[in-house]
Order: sequence, then C-alpha cells, then structure tokens
Amino acid sequence: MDHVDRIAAQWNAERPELDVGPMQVIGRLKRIANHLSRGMGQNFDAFGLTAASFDVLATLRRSGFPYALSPGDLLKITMVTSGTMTNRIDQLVKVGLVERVKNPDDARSFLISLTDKGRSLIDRAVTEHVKVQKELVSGLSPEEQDLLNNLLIKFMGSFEGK
Amino acid sequence: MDHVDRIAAQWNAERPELDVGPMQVIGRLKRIANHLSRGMGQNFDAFGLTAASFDVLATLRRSGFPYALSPGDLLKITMVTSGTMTNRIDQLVKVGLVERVKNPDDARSFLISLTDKGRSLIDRAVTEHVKVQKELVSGLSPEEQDLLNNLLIKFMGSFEGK
DNA sequence: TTCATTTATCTTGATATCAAGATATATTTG
DNA sequence: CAAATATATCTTGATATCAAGATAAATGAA
Repeated sequence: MDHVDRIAAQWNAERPELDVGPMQVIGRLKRIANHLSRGMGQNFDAFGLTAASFDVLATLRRSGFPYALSPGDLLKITMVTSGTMTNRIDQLVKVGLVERVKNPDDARSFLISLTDKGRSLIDRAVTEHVKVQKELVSGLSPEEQDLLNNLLIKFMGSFEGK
Repeated sequence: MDHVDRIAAQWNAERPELDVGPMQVIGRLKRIANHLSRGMGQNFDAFGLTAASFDVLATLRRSGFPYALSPGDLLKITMVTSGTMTNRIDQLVKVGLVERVKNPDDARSFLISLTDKGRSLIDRAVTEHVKVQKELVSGLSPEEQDLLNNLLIKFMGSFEGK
C-alpha cells in the first residue's frame, strides 16, 4: 500500500465508477520523476549548476567538437521556450561557462560555445551524474531496468512518432 | 532510434567510458512525464485550472466528506513547500473554489474546505481527467500497462520506503 | 506555572519559466 | 529591386516555485 495505492483507494470509495488504473501508472511515473530530479539535483548543486544549466552544457558537450550550437538548436533539443533559453544562456555567459559567438553564416543567429572552463566543468559533472543515475535506478535489478526501459521505449514512441 | 537513443549515441561517441544505461531509463521517464503533463494540462485548461490547482482540489475531493484538510496535510501529500501551498490556496480562495476555515482544535491551523462550486468543478474535471489519462496510456496494451505499473511500484518503493 | 522548544502556516526575496510581442536579418514573391 | 513574409533571438510582464525567515500557538520540561 504505497502513496498512489492510497489515492486510488480514496477514489474508489468516493467515485467508484472512475477507472483509476491509468492514474496509478501516471501517478507513479510522475512521483518517480520527482524523486529522480531531486537526486540528480544534489549533484548539480555540488557543481554550482542547476538541472537547466546542466542540460545546456551537457547538450553542447555531447554534440562534439567544437561544442557549439545555436540557441534555436538548443531550445529544440531541450523542450523549452526561446525566452527561457535566452535566460539560461545569459546565466551561463555571466559565469563564464559558455560564450555567444557571432554566426558568420547568419547575422540573426549566434553560436553558443562552451568555454574551456565550461567544458572542464561539464566533463567532471557528467562523470558524477552517471554515477548518481546508476544509484538512483539501483532499486531495480538489471533485468528489471531493461524491461522497464523497453516498456518506456514503446510508451515514448506513442508520443514522439516512432 | 528515438530522441533518447540519439543522446546516448552522442555520449558513446564523445565519452565512451560512461555507462549511459541508467540515463536512458531516466531520460525516457522524464520525457514521458513531460508529455503526460502536457496532455493532462489541456484538460485542466478547459476547466480553468492548472495542474497545481487541480491537484489541491482533487486531494480535497477524494479525502471524502467534509472535503477539508489542513495546509500541512495538503503539502505533505503534494510534495511542495509550505510557501507554495500558501500561494495555491490563496489563488483558489480568490476564485471561490475553496475557503479557509478556522480549525477549532488547533488555532495555529486552518482547514481548507471545498466550496460547493469547488466540489462541482472538481467532480466534472476528474471525470474528464481519467478519460484523458486512459487515452494517454493507450499506447501500451493493458498487459503492458500492468507490467509497467508493477515495475513502477517496485521502483517507487526504493524511494518511499515500502 | 513559566520558559524553551516544536509545530503550523504565512511572508519575503530571488529565480526560472512561459506567452506574447519586439527587433533585426534572411528569404521569397512580384 | 522593393515589399512582404519568414526566421532567429531577445525583451517584457506575469506567475509558480523554493529557501529561509517570521509569526503565532501548542507542547514539554523544570
């Protein structure tokens, strides 16, 4: 009888005609996502980062040399609005982890480029990040993790085309 | 090859020593949670609610007659801070969906109580909500939904005791 | 009882986000 | 070429959230 079971039991008592099966899956997913965010957030804090700034730096880092993408690319990848991305970039520029470089091919656009400091920081942060992630999923056996992953692949495909 | 696969492939190219297995499970979970929020959010909009206000009203409704809980109870259930809960309650009071009633047993505390208008609204919103939820998980078969739910029960248990 | 501690809620100040609109450049159409 | 349209980014104003601290009442200890 976990938190979500209690919610379902309450609805069964109050509104027994409601089908609360989907609610349990969704409720657990969101609650787990919450715990995962908190766990990973502690690591981000340790590097002076937030989930948002980590997200931008990691996107630039894994894009490979020369570690530079336009704000437009970044916001497509990270599912945020343009205003949010402007703000994220401003913060990262302010602390010297990225810089805005003029895009020679399009004067409307910039390239957001990792500084040496930014690259060094994100490389160290990611190393810890994957350790934290491994720990966060360790409540499931490797087989269960794999099974879960396969279900999530299919589930995600139902939203993102295939 | 979905969005998360591409991220993993980039890390494999750039930092092949990193174990990105957990990252894929976590990345998909968070991305799915995002899609679910958006889908449910459209329904909340249709009732003039947000995920936050729906959450509070639904918590009160399913607690059963007399549909009243303290702010402390509400924030324990909903995983937000006390300041956030104060603000949520203020908004709901302002639009007449709940009211603050003095708690006769503890003068430090209030009871947040659904108004008739609030109860009527949340009853209608929840009816649609479960339909939306059913649709959102329909990308998985009933058996897969059940399998997923069981994995999530175990996963969530690793964070919330058991 | 009286004082210290704990508990319950609210307040304050800072931040991240979004939606909508502004600005500047690029591209297309006639 | 000139005008209209599209694109890329930034700005503005509003909101939700959190962390930390303030306030007030309840509880516990001497």
